[in-house]
Amino acid sequence: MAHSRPTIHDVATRAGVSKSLVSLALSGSPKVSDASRKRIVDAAAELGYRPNAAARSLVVRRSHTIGVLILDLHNPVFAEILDGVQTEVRQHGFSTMLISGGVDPALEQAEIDMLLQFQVEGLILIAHRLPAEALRAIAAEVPTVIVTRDDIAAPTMDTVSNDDIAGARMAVDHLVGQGHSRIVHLSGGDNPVSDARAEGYRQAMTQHGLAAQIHVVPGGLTDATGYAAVHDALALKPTALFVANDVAAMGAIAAIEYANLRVPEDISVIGYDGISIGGMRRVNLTTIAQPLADLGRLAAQQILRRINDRSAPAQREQVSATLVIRGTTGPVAVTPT
Amino acid sequence: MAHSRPTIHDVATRAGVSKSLVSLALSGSPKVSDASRKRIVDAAAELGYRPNAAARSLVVRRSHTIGVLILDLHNPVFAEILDGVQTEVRQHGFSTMLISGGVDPALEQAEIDMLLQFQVEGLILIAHRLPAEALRAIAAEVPTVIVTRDDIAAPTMDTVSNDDIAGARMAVDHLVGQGHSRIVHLSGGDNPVSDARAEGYRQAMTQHGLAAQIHVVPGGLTDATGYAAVHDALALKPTALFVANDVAAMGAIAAIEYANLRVPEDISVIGYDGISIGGMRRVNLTTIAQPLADLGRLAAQQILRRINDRSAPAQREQVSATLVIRGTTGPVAVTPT
DNA sequence: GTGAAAGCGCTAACAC
DNA sequence: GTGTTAGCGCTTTCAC
Repeated sequence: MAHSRPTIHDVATRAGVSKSLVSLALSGSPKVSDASRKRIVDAAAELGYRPNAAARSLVVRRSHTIGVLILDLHNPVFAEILDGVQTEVRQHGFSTMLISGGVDPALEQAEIDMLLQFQVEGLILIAHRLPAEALRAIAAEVPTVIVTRDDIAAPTMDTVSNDDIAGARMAVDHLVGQGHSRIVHLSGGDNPVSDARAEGYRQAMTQHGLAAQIHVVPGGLTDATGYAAVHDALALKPTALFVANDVAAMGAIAAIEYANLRVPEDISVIGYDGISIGGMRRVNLTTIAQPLADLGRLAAQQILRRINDRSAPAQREQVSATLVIRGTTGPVAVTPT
Repeated sequence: MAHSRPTIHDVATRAGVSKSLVSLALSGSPKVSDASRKRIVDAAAELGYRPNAAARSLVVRRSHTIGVLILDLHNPVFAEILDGVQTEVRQHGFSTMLISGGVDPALEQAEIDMLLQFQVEGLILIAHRLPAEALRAIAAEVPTVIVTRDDIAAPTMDTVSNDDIAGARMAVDHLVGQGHSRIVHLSGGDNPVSDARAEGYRQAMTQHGLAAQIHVVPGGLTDATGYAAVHDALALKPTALFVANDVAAMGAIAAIEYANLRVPEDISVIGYDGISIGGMRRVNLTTIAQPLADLGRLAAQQILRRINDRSAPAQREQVSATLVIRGTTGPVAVTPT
């Protein structure tokens, strides 16, 4: 096998036709005789010809590819959203190019630059960490949809998210309904989604006349940060914890049990997201479940729409979460710990 | 903002120089006067110029991109391997393009085709499902390294994997050491990795004189399949279960507890992989841990090496797993269930 | 230092 | 139906 791949030119000479005919034949044009078509297809197969997408996209000015940024591949919530994206996008003949910023926000920008250089036709950002100006600059250049966040607006940028304030309120309502009043919130740190969930917590607490009980303990969105934050939370002697997301909630439960307290007998814990692993019996996490695949599907639909009409009005779609009661929450104990 | 992006030509006219000089300046060539360089850089910035990677890769015949196939984004084991890949690859100025076949093996081939059309310089396949011929065809075309599997060999294809037979034997040894003899294996289904783990189980059982106790219950590599397989396993009245991977083990534990049996008091369970979530107290899974990030790092090193020397001899690297004893295994009960 | 010209692999008019 | 031509955006000799 030669060092360089066969080109359309090689196929043409082998089939004894011109380059353009090969191009036509391979793209299934009806204006190619059956005889030629067969010779061309055969020649291509024998040579192991594979079209060069770079060359193609250069001339047609389309890549049929959309770029997807995922904040953290380790959090299953993103894989589940991505499922929805992929399914929808493929049905429309598009492929996805995935990147993940990892821990470093600067990398996030660099990776997006790479996607743009590769001429992706659209960008789906799942829980990014970009500043508003950077985001607007990107959205001005390429159709962009933001998933899970909706704090930044731009004329050509769509969003699909969950109403985090409402979701957080549902969590508190559930806990209060179980008789809890010493409800502490383990926050997800300094980001818009976590801010909204903390805000919902405050609103609901206030509404239930528990304003004096409001305690937000700073934490994060990973299992390790959830685990670590429990120490400060327990100092407040809560009977229930509302944790910013499921993964952190699992970490929190680990720490609670490590402190020889039982969930839910001593402390109830509710998470947020609805990751599938939370449904497994050993975890059995009560949570506010977002329709994850729907989130992805909607994002894909929005990007496809905007690719077809770049000047479409900005769309800000919201999906609603539902309370899923499982085994980590229960009625408050008669004698508090 | 015009509908089409600024090109190098636009930058050139704006800076009052030729295209070639722009190209030189932007690539940091020393043979450009400081005055010109500044004018060019400014013009590029004002225009929001972004190089077109398609055009560039067309002429330099390099994409500086390597493609990565991940079998299943939901299994955290792959995210952890990917971490290692990304870290290493970035240090060498390469980017990654991620794809995931999802449930359908045919999609896997299609996605790889896309990657190749985009002229990736190498392919890292993390737990693929491709037939041997397809794999050899791919490896003949582009530098390829296979992670976690090493059942297929080809002259220009490298592999990095864990010795699954040895790992499985360690699992059985541990269980036997705890006094177990009725050890059932929940297999991961019909794939080479699972086959190797089952084989290790058989070897170790035989070696411990427990050949008569060998029972392999067909399962899969997801939590749901692990859960489902438990029914058949329990019919065999085991005191211990060796499950093909951690995720399935978590599913299995869920099912065991659902059947009102305790882990590890009634049944010990050991998994395989060493995903980080398994270390969380509530899960606390005893397992055979692979050095996941190392696996990724080594794969990246191999692909980089082969990109620089396509005819390098095939390398088949093995990393070794370690037994991590946590809370889901324990001594066999005096009176069997 | 700088510009002109050629060409990477491909598609899309436009002739014939 | 088929071939010729031009050109997508870029890099890279090669003159000057």
